[in-house]
Amino acid sequence: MNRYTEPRAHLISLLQHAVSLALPGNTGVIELDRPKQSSHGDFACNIAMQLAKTLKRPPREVAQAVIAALPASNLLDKAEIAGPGFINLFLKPAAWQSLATHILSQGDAWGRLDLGRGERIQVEFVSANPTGPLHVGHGRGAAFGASLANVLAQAGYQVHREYYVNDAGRQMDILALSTWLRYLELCNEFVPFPGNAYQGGYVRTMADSIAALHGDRYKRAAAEVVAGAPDAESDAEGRLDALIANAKRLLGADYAYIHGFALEEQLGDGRNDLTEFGVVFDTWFSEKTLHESGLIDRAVESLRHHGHLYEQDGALWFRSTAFGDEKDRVVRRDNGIYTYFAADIAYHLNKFERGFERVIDIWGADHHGYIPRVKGALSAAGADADRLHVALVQFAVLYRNGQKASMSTRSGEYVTLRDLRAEVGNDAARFFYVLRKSDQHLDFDLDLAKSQSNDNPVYYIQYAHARIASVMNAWGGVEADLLDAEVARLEQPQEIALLKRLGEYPGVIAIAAQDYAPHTLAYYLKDLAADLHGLYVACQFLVEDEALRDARLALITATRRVLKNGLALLGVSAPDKM
RNA sequence: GCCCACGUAGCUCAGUGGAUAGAGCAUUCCCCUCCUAAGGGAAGGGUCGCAGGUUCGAUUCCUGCCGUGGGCGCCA
Repeated sequence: MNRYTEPRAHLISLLQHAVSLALPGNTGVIELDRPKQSSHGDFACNIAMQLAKTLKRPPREVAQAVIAALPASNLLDKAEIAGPGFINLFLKPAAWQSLATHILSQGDAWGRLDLGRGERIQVEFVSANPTGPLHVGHGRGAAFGASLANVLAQAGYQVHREYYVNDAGRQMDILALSTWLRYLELCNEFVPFPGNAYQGGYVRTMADSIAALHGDRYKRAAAEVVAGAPDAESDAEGRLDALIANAKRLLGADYAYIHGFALEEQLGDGRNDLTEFGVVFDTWFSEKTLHESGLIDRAVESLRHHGHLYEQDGALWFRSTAFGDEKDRVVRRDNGIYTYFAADIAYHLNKFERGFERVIDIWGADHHGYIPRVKGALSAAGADADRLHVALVQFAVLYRNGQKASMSTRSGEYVTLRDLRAEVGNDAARFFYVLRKSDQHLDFDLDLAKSQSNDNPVYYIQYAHARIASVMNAWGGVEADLLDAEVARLEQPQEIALLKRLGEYPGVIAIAAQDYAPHTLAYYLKDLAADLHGLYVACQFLVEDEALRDARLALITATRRVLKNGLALLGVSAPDKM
């Protein structure tokens, strides 16, 4: 049986032992990094340079003392002093070889960590207003959030995925109004369609459905609809609000039907879209329920109780400047209606009340100015704002033949997530979205995402997986038999390189989880695929020598596992054939 | 004006308090009688925006400046 020992932890314990032996009383933090150059060993340690100052001895001399005190190890080949005082550590091949069968025996457990120790963590993402189809900007938030949630779960957190539904605000009223106006057109009641209402064709589609279902039940005279409204030239937003008020008055209880119909249609559409994209949620949390259940009243009352509210100009203000915000914010308007901010305070307090030890919000980067006031409000209400983490996602800009496609929901001219998925496929879309750090602008090259060539990193990685599947298929044996492979036969440089790469996987998961950086996993998979392709070209797997063959098959099967596992975390498929 | 990011090869971007800063594309050259050439190998290409500071050591941390993008509603 080939027992595997994690090299890094092993070396750290060796070094700690050596330091305490050679330099009693000195307890520096042992750090190991992976040198860029192979001539600098497999790991390098800077402890001698750290301790040299307090010891008042030359770093190289300290390094020599540490090396002399290193205990014997069956993994460590040699340790050298190098440069200003590095200790370069070279491992025996055996340190890596056993990884091949180890990963096979671990199965899906390889790469699963216990960093989170079961901590309950909520990831809230997408949370787009259900006022129209999701666009490519939402797509990035969806891909990032889903991948991050998967990575966190892999790292041992108990993850809860949530979508906050803005079903109570003015934007929803505008959508309901837009739908109704289109419906009135079908009833031959023509109100000039406001330029700042929702223009998209999906609004007409909803109007058609309502007309088909209910005839002219919701018909009202155009003159009544516009009665008393300011003209669009002088006050476009005021006109919109007046039309909404008229709609509510004229329709009475039926307004709720139009509103609810539009909400259900758009929310359902978004849910289907996301599900097809491999993005699923545990909870769809309704903003409306915050109003209805009195949670907002309670949240505001809490702020008042702590003495952080005041009234001015008929509105109720939160003194957020006392918590680092640049100006105070309104929580209840002079018309008595709570602001979105008030609902958000209640929502975040509710998140903590539900027992999440950490809450991650994924917002568009244009909301960054919103962070101080939300954190401030949480602190003001007596909650621990440090448990809220906000990850910002920059917009994605699509490029086709160097041409930009900008987007604006109201004008109805934008590229939808569905369009994007249809054009490049779910795999390419998911992968390209997380190929950049989330808080950086993303230039999404549609032509590249579609190309079936080695330029396309998605295909490159999937091809590595398919190649392995093809070899295993040609072999036709039983995978479990490879557990006893003689891994000591893996001596080629490409084999060792691949083994080392496989050994990095748990560390990559850890970094991706800790830094909220699933892109590191995407880059790792590219590197892993490159190592596999390099080995593929250099070595024949199905060779006469059965012991060698089985060792190599164990190695590539282990690679296949990691590729598949890593791709799954990113929501990308791992095909056996391409 | 204030706040937040970013500035690394011709292009798109990784990366790190350490030793000679990487990948893909693009350019030039080479490798299939063999498990998928959607692959591999080699070469060229850099004052890590500029200037100070902290440090044994800075592309990485801090400050200023320049440049780019975004944010600064009783919208959501």
